[in-house]
Amino acid sequence: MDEILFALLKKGAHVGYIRISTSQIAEICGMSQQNASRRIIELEKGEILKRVGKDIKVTDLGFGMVKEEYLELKKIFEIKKMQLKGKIIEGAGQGKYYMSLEHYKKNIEKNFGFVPYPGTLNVKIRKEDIGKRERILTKDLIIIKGFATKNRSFGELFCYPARINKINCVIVFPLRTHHEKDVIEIVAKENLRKKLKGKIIIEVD
Amino acid sequence: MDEILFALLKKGAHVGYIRISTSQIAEICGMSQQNASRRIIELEKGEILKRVGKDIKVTDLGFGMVKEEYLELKKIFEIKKMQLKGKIIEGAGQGKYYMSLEHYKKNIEKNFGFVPYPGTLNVKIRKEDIGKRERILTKDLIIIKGFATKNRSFGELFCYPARINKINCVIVFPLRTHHEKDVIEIVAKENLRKKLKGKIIIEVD
DNA sequence: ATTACTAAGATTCGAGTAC
DNA sequence: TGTACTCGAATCTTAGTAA
Repeated sequence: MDEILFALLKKGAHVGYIRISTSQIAEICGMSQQNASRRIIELEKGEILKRVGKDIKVTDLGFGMVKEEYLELKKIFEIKKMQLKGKIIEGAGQGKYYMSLEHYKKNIEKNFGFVPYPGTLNVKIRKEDIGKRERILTKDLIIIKGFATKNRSFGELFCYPARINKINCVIVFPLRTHHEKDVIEIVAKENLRKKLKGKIIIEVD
Repeated sequence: MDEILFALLKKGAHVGYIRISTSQIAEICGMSQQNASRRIIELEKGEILKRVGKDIKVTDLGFGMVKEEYLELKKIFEIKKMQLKGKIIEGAGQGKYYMSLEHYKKNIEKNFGFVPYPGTLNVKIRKEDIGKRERILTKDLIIIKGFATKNRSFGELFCYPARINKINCVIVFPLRTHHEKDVIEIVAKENLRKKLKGKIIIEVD
């Protein structure tokens, strides 16, 4: 997709005019100001964008075009229910820290209806299911926003409702921290580590 | 997004190898066979695609790249019900002026079933919800067209039905005037400023 | 500060064609 | 049938600069 259009949509230029200079757009898209200017003129000619003074917006036509592409992508990514198998491993303890923070506890409760047990269960996914882990990210999700204290900031949490050995749970992907590609972090109401043993089956709709 | 990659994903080349010729790809993408061939070689070099004999698939890297773009688009198109927290601040008085104009009063009533109190409530959104403010703009909305007198013209109003501390209200985004990025303007039947105190919770579906 | 023109350089493309 | 090379043309991008 056109990178300028994409950048403008991220800024919310599909609903109202936003004020942004060609240099700023160039910066975001990693191109020269001159090129950004030229391409915006092109997009304007094609009625993808509209400018009024220093303000710019994406037209309905432009929005519709991106939406079409989005719907195609959605078809590709919205795969049906899946199962991942694996086993419990020891975590680094960072999940426990996160789940002890009031912000995350509160938001998990608000969105999923339970106060999370202060700890996360780390499940190492078997080799053949590693690809599926990536695809979880394309499912319906709830994003818990990050927050900041004066000392540090905490990132977004991507949350996916799921079941682990038939128990309702939430798969959490902390956005900032980098995880092993074969490990999934689970949050639930109860202490899963005590309750679960041996083979683990995670189901995502 | 790369159109060849897109075409291959549509064919399911992320699930397993598919058999497709460069001419077929060229046909789908509206380009020459030679160009399709060259670009596939490039994608292969970048480990976006992998070929074995006449079969081709999209690698995890390639799939991941598209997935990232998809997730960005998903944020733009499909953010569900949300809550924004903040507190009441003093407005510039311009909202009051707008809401005293017959045109806007009439159209608010027509679309939302109440005559607005002649004034708007300005809510300063807490830091971590500022991103959500942008995303309100992607929700279903009613646009009240602008109008002009011989002296001046009045811009469009983007209106989003919402609730403020459980009271039905309308979030209004005046298009022309530029607002602080952390302030939301609210219109309701009653004088909200008198009724509400302390912490404010705005809900948008 | 901006935006956007021109000219030149860089990249991408399609036609012809070999294998 | 296929794929993929060369090469000239078309397109896109950047630098310099005017307004």
